[in-house]
Amino acid sequence: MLDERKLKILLAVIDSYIVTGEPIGSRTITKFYDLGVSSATIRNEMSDLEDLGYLNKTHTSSGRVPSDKAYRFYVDNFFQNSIIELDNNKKEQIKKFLKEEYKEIDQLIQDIAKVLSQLTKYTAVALSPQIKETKIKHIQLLQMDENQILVIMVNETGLIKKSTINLDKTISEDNLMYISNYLSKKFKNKTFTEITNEINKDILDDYIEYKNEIKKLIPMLSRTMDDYEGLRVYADGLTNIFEFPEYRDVDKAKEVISLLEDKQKLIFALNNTNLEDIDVKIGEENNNDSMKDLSIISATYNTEGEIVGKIGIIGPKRMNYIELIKTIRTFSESISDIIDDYFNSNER
Amino acid sequence: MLDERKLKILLAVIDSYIVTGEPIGSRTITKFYDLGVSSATIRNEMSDLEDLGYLNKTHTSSGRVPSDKAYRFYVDNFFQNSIIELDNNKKEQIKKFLKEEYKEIDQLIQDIAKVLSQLTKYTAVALSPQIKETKIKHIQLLQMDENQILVIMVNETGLIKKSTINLDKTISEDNLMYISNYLSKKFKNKTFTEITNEINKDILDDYIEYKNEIKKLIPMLSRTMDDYEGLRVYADGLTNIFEFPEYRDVDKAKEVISLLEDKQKLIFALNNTNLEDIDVKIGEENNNDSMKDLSIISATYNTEGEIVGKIGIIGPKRMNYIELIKTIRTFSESISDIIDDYFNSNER
DNA sequence: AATTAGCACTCAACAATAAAGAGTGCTAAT
DNA sequence: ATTAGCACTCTTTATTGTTGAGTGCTAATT
Repeated sequence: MLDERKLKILLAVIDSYIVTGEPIGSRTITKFYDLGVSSATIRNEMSDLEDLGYLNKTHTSSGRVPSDKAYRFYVDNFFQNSIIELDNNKKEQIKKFLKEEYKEIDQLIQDIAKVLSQLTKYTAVALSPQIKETKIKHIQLLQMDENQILVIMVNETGLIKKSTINLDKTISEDNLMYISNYLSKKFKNKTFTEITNEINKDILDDYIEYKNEIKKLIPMLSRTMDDYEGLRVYADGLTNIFEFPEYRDVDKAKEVISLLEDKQKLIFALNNTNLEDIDVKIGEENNNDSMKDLSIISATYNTEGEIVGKIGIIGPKRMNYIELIKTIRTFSESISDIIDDYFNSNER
Repeated sequence: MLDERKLKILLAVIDSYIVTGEPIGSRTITKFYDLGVSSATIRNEMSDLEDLGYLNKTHTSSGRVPSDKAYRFYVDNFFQNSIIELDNNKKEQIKKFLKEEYKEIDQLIQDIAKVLSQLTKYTAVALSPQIKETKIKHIQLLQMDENQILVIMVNETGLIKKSTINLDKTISEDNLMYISNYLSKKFKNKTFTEITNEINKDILDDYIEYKNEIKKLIPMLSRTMDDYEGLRVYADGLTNIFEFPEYRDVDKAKEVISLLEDKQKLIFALNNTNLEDIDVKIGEENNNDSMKDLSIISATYNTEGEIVGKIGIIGPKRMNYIELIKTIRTFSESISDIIDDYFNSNER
C-alpha cells in the first residue's frame, strides 16, 4: 500500500512528533533521518501522504503532523513487534510500589491507578472488578424495613456489593436468616453468571419453603450485579496532563479534567473497548467528542483467568504507543498476579 | 482598633477585590465608594493599613490587596451578621438536585459534593460519615483463612465498614458464626464509642465461651473504625478553579489539582477544622503550604443530632465568605435532613 | 493638624512592528 | 525521477512605545 520510502517518511514524522509534539518539516527529516534523498523529494512525498490522509498541516506553511489514520496504521503494524518480554524484574518493581497488604480491594485498585500513572507519567484509570465474573463468598440479607431488605454480597476478592430490595410481602427475621444461609451455602464459589444460569433448574427442585420469595429475589440480585453503580473507576495522575505542551492551555486542560471527573464517561470509555488483552483507541475512535484529541490504551486484568477489570492510560494522541503497550501489558500481568495473591491470601 | 474611616476603606478594598480579583487603588475607591475624602487621604490611610498588616501590594506602584489578616478580620466581624435565615424553599431546591433514592450512602455523599460545587461554582469536597458515631446495624465475621477473618460492619445508614483481622488461634466456622451472632445482637443500635466503653464490664460477665477471643477482637474492631481508611473523601467541580483569573495559570492550577487529588491531604484539611457548625480556614491557616493561597469553608452535617461528616468549599482566598457561609449552612442543614430521611427510610 | 492638590515616578498590560526561522509549493534544471 | 532554487506563508520572539492605574512625597489649603 505504502511504498518503502513513504513508509519511512511516515514513521519519521510519527517518531519525531511523538517525542517533540512539534510539526515536522521536510528539511528536519533529511537532517535527522537518513533517507538519502533531498528535502524537495520528501516534500513531494509528504504532500502525497497528506492526500492519502496520513498527514495533516496545522497551517498552510507548517510542517506535518500525523493523523488519526497514521497512528492507527502505526499501532496496527507495530503492535506485533512489541513481543511480550515479561520482565520478572519489572514485576517485582511494580509490586514494591504497592503496599504489603490491602484491607479492601478498592484501595488496591486505587493504588494501581496511582502507580500506573507514576510509572508512565500519563493519567491512569482503573476500573474496579466486575463482580459478576468473580465468585461469591457470602450473601447476607438484612431486614431494613417491613418490606425492604438490604442484600450484601461479598465476593472472593473481598469486594462488597449491596443493594436494597423491596418486597411486597413481609418475611420474618428468622426466615430471612434461613434464606440468607441457604443462599450463602448454595452460591458460594459460583460466579453470578453461573447462578443465573443454574437457578431455575436447581433451586426449584431442592428447596420448597421460600421458593417463591427466592425466585423473585434472584433477578433482582442479578440486576444489582448488572448495573454500573457497583463499578467504581479511579483516575490518578490528572496533573500529568499538564506536562504536555499541548495542554499548557488552560481551556484544553479544563476539558480533559472535566472529562476525567465524569465517572460515567470514563466507565463508558473503558467498557467501550474490546475484551482483548490490550486495546488502543485513538482520537475519534473514542466515539466521544471530548476525547477526540486523546488516546486511551487499555488492558484487562484477571484473577485465575477470569476477566475482572480494566486499567487504562489516557493522554494526547502522540503517545509512545509501542512502549506504553509493553508497559501496560507487563503491568496488567503483574497486577493480575497481585490480585491473585490478594485473593489467595484471603481465600485459602 | 480601626477607626471608622480605616474600616470603611478596608471593607471597600475587600469588597472590591472579592468581585474583581484586581488590586484596588485610592482613586478607584473615591470613585466607587462614597467616603467624602480625596484620594490622597485614602492613599495615606491605605499606607497605614498596610503598616498594620491588613493590606499588601503586588508591586511597588500597584493598588492594594487584602491580606490573610484582613480576611480573618472580615469573617470574624461579619460572621454574626450572616444570621441563619433557613430558607425552606432553598432546601426544597437542593433536594430536587439529588436523586430520589440512593442505594449507597457513599453515592449520596458523592452527589452532595457535586451539587454543592454546582451551586457555589467552587470546588466542593465531602467527607463520608464517620461510622464511629453512628449506630451499628449488623456485624458479620467471615472465615477467610485459617487465622484470618473478615469483619463486616453495617451501620444505620447502610454504610459498610470492613477489615481483615489476624488471629493467632483458629476459630471454627460454626463458632465464628456464634460469635458473629452474639456481637450482632449485643451491639445493635449502639455507637462504637458506646461499645468500647461498655465492653469490659458488660461482655465479660454475661458471656463465657469465647471471652478471650472477643476480648482480643474488640480493640481491633475499634482501631478499624478509627483509621482513615474507611473515610472517603469526594471532590467535585475541580474545573471550577479554572474560572478564577488567578488560576488561569497552568502551573498554579496544577498545584491545586494535585492537592485535590491527594485524598490524605484533603481529609486532613477537613478534619483539621473545629467541630463547630461552620469553620473557615484562610490561606496560611490551613497549615499546609500547598493551600496557602486557598481558603476552605467547611461545615458538619449530622443525622439525628450526631456529627457524622463534613462538607467544604475550596477556592481562592478572595471568596465571598458571607454569602458562601450562608449557602453552606443552608446546604448542610438540608443534607442533614436528607440523610435523616435516608436513614429513616432504611431503618424504620 | 488634618486634608488635599499636584507632580514625579513606577510598573503591568497592550499593541504595533520588525526580524528570524521553519516550512511549503512550484518551476525549471539536472 | 530528483533536486536546486525561489517566492511566499505563517508562527514565534524580541523590541519598543504608549497608556493607565497606581504610589509617595511635598507644599499649599482649610
